[in-house]
Amino acid sequence: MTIAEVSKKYELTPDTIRYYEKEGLIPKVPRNKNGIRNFDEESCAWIEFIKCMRSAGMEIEILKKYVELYWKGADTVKERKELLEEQRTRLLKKQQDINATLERLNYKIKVYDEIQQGKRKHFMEKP
Amino acid sequence: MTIAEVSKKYELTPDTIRYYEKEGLIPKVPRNKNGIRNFDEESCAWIEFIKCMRSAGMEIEILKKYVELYWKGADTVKERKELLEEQRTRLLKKQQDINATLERLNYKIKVYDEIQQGKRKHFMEKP
DNA sequence: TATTGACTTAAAGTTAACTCCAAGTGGTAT
DNA sequence: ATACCACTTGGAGTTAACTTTAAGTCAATA
Repeated sequence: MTIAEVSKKYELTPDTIRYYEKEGLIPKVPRNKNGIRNFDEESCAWIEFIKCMRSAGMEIEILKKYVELYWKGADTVKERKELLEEQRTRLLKKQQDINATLERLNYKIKVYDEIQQGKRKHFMEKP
Repeated sequence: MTIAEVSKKYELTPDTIRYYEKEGLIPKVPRNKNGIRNFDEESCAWIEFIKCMRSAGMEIEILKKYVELYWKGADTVKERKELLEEQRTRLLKKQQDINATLERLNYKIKVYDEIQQGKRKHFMEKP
């Protein structure tokens, strides 16, 4: 698979994919004789994994650390598990923040609805 | 309330609070005769609101837009409601991304647990 | 009176995560 | 053969959201 194909498949720009490789988030992608990347299953699996983690806002540095530990092998299982648990904690916190904000947005939208329908006075609205 | 007190209350640095004011996320804070900020209820309410929205990752520019509309008054109710609805949609998407990532993290952590307990071979693990 | 400490400002600096650019290579279509 | 196109690189540029810095004001304390 060429970088253009992978780019389309995962909706990441070629630049972003090359950046991920340069940063070590993806193992070195195989090349043809002209030095052009030829993505295999493993490369794609990593891209998909990184994309998922990034979509939740996990930091590049953390992912780099995880990938580094992964390549060190069996000795790092404990450390990797701890890293993932820490990230899970972070995401659970983030989820709560978003939930709280969503509730607030829902309330405000409801209030605006009532104002629009004349059920409520505009000047009674607060930040 | 001084900026130091507000800073402690909302766990935002004084610099961040001044930055928010400069950017127009908070209405102009009242000052004493020496030009020192004296935060009133309204200022605090705005800070609290902005903090909540920011904690969910809502952008400064969007919040600036919302605040601007707010000060324009009743004419902008429809536009404000639409803005908030758009942000709600964004947050719902983000929530889904985080949920998907959390599920994946849970699975991986479980796998690492099983490896640690010798129930699973390390080399069978994938990205 | 001198200094301490909390406040003020405008403007420059930082960080993360891309994103773009310029210059170059090689395979293919006209 | 020549032009085109997708790819390559290192490195510079961008953006958001702060964060730091330098220089200054004022009230209270030693």
